[in-house]
Amino acid sequence: MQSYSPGQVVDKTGFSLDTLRYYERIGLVGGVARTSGGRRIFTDDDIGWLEILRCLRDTGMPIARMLRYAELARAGDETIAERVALLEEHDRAVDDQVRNLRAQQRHLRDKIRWYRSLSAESG
Amino acid sequence: MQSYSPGQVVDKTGFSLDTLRYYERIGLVGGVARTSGGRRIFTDDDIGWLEILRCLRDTGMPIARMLRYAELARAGDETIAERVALLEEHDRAVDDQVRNLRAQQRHLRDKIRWYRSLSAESG
DNA sequence: CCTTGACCTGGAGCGCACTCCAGGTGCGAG
DNA sequence: CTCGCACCTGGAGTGCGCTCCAGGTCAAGG
Repeated sequence: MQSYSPGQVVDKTGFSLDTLRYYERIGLVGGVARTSGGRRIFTDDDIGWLEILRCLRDTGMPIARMLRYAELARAGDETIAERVALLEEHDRAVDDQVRNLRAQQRHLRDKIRWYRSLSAESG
Repeated sequence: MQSYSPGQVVDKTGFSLDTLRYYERIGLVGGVARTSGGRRIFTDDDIGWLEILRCLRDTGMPIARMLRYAELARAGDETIAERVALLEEHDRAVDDQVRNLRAQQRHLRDKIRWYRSLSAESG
């Protein structure tokens, strides 16, 4: 099994070192191994978990909610249904986000067209 | 021409009264009329401007950028091309946002499917 | 052995976009 | 005239998600 230094994890996940430490501090990432000297050693599992966090973060899930998900994940297999429910609810939230974005984008484009019609008149 | 009290504007735009005052303070909204007693009176034009702000805000434009747009709008007709350029750039940013959201949503859905396949195995 | 650069900790600080507060005023209804 | 609610101001406070800092440690290369 591969293992990764903090710097390698920064490169692989795109999280800053400070963010990785922050996530560990608040309990969003747990059980990261250490060398005898105290340095973090990340495994492929850790990377996988961080990639899930990135996905949730980039789709706008608040940290409090990610924390809830992390808690469920730590609790074991009996929480799988609840985890799925949480992710599905979030999936719907993402749909809403996209819909709202598209709706506002239509207004934005109307405005752009309106400006263009102005220039057409006066030009 | 219609005019609106602050409370009516809150209802029509969805901005809080504090946000309206904040926007005026920082110069995002300007030229709002007052009664002799100092109360704000909004016009249809003001409402229109606030609706643009809502559109830009809801599509993630930072306030600094909205401020730039407001500045251009105040400057008069010679800035129309620049305003269009700004809005078009933002339109592309919204496209990017939607694309990223959709890409991450695919990962999210993969994860949900993966959980489902787990339950199918053990159930 | 020494250097140097990546890494460690706890805690303070930051940027954004509001949001709340204290203390005071305007004005329509009764 | 008075009540009460909507509104006013300047300024402080909030919540989120990091980000930075001081001061120290570890470990690979020369």
